[in-house]
This record gives sequence, C-alpha cells and structure tokens, in this order.
Amino acid sequence: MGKVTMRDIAQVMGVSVMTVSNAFNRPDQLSAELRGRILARAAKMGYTGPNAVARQLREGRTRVFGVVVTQGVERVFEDPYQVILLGGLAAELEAAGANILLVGTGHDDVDPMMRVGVDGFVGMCTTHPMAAAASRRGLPLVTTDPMDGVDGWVSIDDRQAGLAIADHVRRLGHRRVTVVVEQTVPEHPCMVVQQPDHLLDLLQVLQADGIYDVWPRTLGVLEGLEGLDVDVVCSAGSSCRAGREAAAVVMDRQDRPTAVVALSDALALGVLDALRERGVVPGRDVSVTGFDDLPDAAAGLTTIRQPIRDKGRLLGQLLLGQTGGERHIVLDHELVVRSSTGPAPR
Amino acid sequence: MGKVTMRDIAQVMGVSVMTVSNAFNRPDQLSAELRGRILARAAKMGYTGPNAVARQLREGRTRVFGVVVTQGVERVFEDPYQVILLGGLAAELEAAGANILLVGTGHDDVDPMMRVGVDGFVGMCTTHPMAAAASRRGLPLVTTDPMDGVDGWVSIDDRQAGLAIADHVRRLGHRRVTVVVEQTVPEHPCMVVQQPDHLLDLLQVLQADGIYDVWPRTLGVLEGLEGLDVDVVCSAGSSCRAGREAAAVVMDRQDRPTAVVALSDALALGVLDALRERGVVPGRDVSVTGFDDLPDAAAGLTTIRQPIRDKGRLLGQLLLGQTGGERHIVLDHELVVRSSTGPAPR
DNA sequence: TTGTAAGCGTTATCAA
DNA sequence: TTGATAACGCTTACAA
Repeated sequence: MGKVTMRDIAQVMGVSVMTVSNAFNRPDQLSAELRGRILARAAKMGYTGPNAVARQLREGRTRVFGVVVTQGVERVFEDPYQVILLGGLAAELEAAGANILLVGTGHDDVDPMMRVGVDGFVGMCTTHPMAAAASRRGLPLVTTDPMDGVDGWVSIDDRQAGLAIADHVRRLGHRRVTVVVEQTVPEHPCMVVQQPDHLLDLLQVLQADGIYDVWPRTLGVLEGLEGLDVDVVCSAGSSCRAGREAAAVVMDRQDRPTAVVALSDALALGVLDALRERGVVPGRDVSVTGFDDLPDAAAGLTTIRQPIRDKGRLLGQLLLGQTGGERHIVLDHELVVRSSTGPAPR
Repeated sequence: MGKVTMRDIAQVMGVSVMTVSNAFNRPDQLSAELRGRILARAAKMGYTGPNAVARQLREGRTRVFGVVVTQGVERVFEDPYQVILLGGLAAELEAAGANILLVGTGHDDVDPMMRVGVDGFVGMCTTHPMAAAASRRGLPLVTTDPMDGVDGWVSIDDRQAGLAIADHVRRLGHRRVTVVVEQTVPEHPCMVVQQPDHLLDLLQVLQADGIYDVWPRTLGVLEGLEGLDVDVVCSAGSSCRAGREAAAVVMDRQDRPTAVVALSDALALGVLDALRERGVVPGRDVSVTGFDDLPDAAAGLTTIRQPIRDKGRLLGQLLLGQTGGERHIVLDHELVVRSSTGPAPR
C-alpha cells in the first residue's frame, strides 16, 4: 500500500511498464480504451501517480531552485526586504513552472546544500559564504549582490546610494551622526558602539570572509560622513526590533546625535518607534534615514528607493536563462526625502 | 564536465563504485589513505559530490516538505499571518534537517503537486482544494485548520473566537456593524457590500467546495451579531491594502457603521489606516477589531490573540511524527482589548 | 578493507 | 499501438 509502482500495474494488467507510463504521460501514445482501463486499475490499486523523484532523476532536472539563507530559514521571514525580494523571485519562477526551496544552513555536520535536489541556487543577501558551497555543487548560482565567481547577480550601486544618504544628512547641517549597521555574524556581540575606524577593520575582515555584504553601502555612508562626529552601532540583524534596540542604546546616552543613519528601512522603522516612545520628534529633534523604501517607509521615512521586487524577478530570469547576454545587472536607485529628516537643530 | 559520476571516478582509479561512495559517505569504511586519494581525484575530475536526486530515490525520502498555497506563491509573503506561521514551521523542520518547498498552483495543465519530490505536505489556510490533490500523492498531509481526511491539523476554535469578538462589540453598544470578510476566490467580485443572508449562501457554497476556510470564524461573528444592523464587505485577500480598500467603501457611504469587524489583523490595520486618513478616530468615532494579534496590533488594535508561530511549530512536529498520539490540536485563543474599540457613540 | 549484485521507479530509444 | 532494453546515479546487503 502506497508502494505501488508502474511495474505492479503493468504486471497485473499484462501490459508493459512503458504502456503504463504512457498512459500517464502520453495519452496519444495508446488507445483511449486501454488508457482508460489502465488509469482505472491504477487508481483501484492505490497508485498515486509517477514517482516524482524517479522522474526527476530520469529527466535530469527538478524544476526546483534553492534559495540559500545562512541565518536560519525563519529569519528570512522577519526581514521585509528579503520577503519582497522572494515574492518577485517566486512570481518569476512560478510562471515558469518552477518551485522555490528554502535551504537553511543545516544543524549537524551535514551540509544541506549538498543534499537538496535543485537545478540552481539563489544566494540571498547576507549569505556569501554559501557561494563556495553552491559552487561545489556545480550548479547555476545567482546572487543579490555583486560577487565574483557566480553566474550572475542583480544589485544597485550600493556605495553610491550610501554616499547619497550621507550627502543628504550632511547638507542638512548634521554634525553628530550615529550609523546603525546590520551585524550579521552571531558570534560577534551586537549593540556595541564603536568608533568607525575600529568598526571598519572588523567589517573588512567579515567582508574578506564574504560574510558582510552591505559593505559597499556602509563604506559609502562612512565615506560620505567623513570629517563629522560619527558613531556606529551594530544591530542584531535587520529587523524592526533590532532597530528599536539600537535606538535605545543611542538615545539613552548623553550626547545624543542629531541624525541616525540606519542601513535598512527595517532598522530605521524600529529607530523611529523608539524615538516616538521617548517623545522625540523625527525630522525635527532627530533626523532618521533608512534604506530600501519598504511600503512602510511611505509614512514618512527618508530613504533610498531600490526596486526590490524587480531584483527578485531578474534573479529568477537569470536562473531560468531568460535574460540575454547581460548577467551582471545594476538597477537604479533614488534618494527619497520625507519627513523623517530635517535641518539639524541648533 | 559537470557530468562526472562515481562510476567515472571508480573507473579511472581502478576501484569499485562502492568504494567511491564510501569515500564520500562512510569514511570509516576505507583506509584514510585511499579515501584521501579518491577525494582528491574526484575534485580534480570536477566531481561535485553524490547526486542529490539519485540519493533521494535510493533512500526513499527527500527531507523536503511542501507548503501548498493556492493563491500563487508570492501572495504568501504578503500575508503576515502566513509569514509568521511559516517561520514556526521552518524553525521546526530546519532543526530536523528538513527543508521547505513552496508549492504553487501551477500555470498550465501540469499539477505541480504531482511533480515535486517531497515527504509530505502542509496545507496553509485558504488552500483546502489542495487537500484532495495532496491526498492523491498518498503522502502525509497536515493543515492549519480542521479538515477531514488529513493526517493532522492545528487550529484554534475559530467559531468561539468569532463569537467573542462579536460579543465584545455588542456589549459596547454598537448596533450598526460592518464585517469585513476575506474573499479568497478570484472569480468572484470583491468589495461588494452584501446582506449577511445572501453572503452566507455564497460562503456556504465556497465552504462546500473547500475554498473558504475562515468559515467558522465568519459564522461565529455573524451569529454573535445577530439582531443588529449588519453589513458585510468582501475584501480581496487578507492584506493591509485590501483592508484599506474595504474601509474606503464602508466609510464613503452615508450611514456609516459605528464598528468594523475585520476578520484578520492585516485587514483591520488597513481599515485603521483608512479611518485615520479620513480624520476618523478609531475607538471613539468608529470601533475596529481584528483577528490574529500580529505584532503590529500591539499599537492599539482590539483583536483575538492566537499562537500563530506555535501553529507552525506543531504542524512541523506533526509532519515529522514527533507528536504523540494527538493529531488534532486545538490551541487557546484570547480576546485582547485595546484602544481601537470603545463605546458606541450616541 | 574492498568488491559484486541488485535494485530505487521512471522514461528514451528503438524495435515489433 | 505496444513492448523489450537500457540507462539515470546512487546505496543497501552481502560476499570476498
């Protein structure tokens, strides 16, 4: 029961396995009458249709693409940026009859990347170490950020975007700025306020290991703020909650900054919450900027707009081989100024 | 290239295929020296490790579970409820070394449910028609709502919860109430204001087809509001946007209700947005209720709290066969009263 | 410690 | 229209 195969049916009906197979896949290859009898009999025997895995083996492809995330699968769902991106990817793949497999980092010694049956991988942001792993599989691999040795990537010019944000803040007259950086490495403590120079050293190490991928963005921001009085706070991931925690650290110190530059909207929205809780008015008392232009940012967050959904779509097309020659795609971004930023109070 | 198999390696090295297999899977089954040579040679030949699909076929399992969604994969990501549930499920499965496959409804004539290599299915809410399809595969199937013929489900007592909401609204003195119902069938027009009786007829048909699964909740609400002046609005899905649209219809009529009962928080949050845009103060001018207690509801939405994440976790355990005998799990819910509801204005 | 044989369940090819 | 044969790439059981 449940273990019925085409062979069983063929045997019982006195036909060949091939005929049974054809009954399921190639109706035109046999008489309607025989086909009907086979299907009926198969149903009666509890046959549940051609085994998917056997078929995949035989056909040499799975119609499944793996999305690789290093922070534990469930974290993906907490980050709106990733959720939107995934939505675009899903739309594209689904239209092509392909499915998405969420691949975690594994728990024990086994590397799940090696055991999943997929036709290719998408490396989500913050997941660079998996590049090597995916390459080991010898399968197509595309990523959400520029990276060497992959078969394609889709990104914006993160460094320029970082510069644009910094420039905006500087022009508003802010001289005392806190940058909230997403810290993706669990081993390193979060929420530590550091001087930029020391932080850059750390980040550069991470970047060299391929772990820290908002490096260009961070670099652009810090470069653009050079000469000002800058602090950096590392947050635990890119979520609203993390942003709130970060803001708590910043705001409860004496010597508050007049501007907080968060490296993602998710973080920035958390910062805004924390400010309001303290009766601080964003854009007047303290300016706040984000990055991504999530839907929630429309309520008044100054940020960098990037076409997140399109990123996902294009990654899907890249994977499906639908795009022409260009496999390194740089999308446009745009500074969107809203009410969360204003002139530095004097 | 890329097509190297164990046999190739075995041939080249003059050993058996089995030895090569062992070199990769059973280090203790051969001398470290030989193993080292094999691995080195394999790498040199461009072998990328044991073929995942072949292994799955041979081992008779994939370590993958399919999450079935009927509304198109990307819609899942728009619904916070589903996202949270998925997070819990992912955490549980990942801990067991299993992965999640997002299964869409397919585009052409092919039914993806029949072609994916999985060990079982999770039927997300609003996806009942897939129950039959999943059953056709003869694989374990668990769902987020009570359903016959499945191997398990995890839910709350939706009808009681609906009654609790209605009761709360009634006690506050509201006599003119609009219920916002999630309409999941694309074929039917949305945003149509209907009298409850006619709506119930429609919903009952959908329910009979297994398409409308907040049926108990809806029934509880309408039952609890019986005798009052009740209108019903059908929204397009359960999202903030849909809620905003629904509220627009409601509020722009003369003869506004004094209370809006939305059947999900996502909808309710959209309703709140729409009210505020119109200068209407929630809880004073118009009361609003939701359902789920999403994080965003904490800002002031009266709602029903249900352990969404736990639902996902338990579904995972059910699928992995980790729960004891009980395969029909009813979780607790709780009415949470916040500022979005208040006495009916007179 | 290494090798042999026999599938896992399907589909492509080519012959009948 | 139908059937026999040979893969697809691997691993379990058992033998050497």
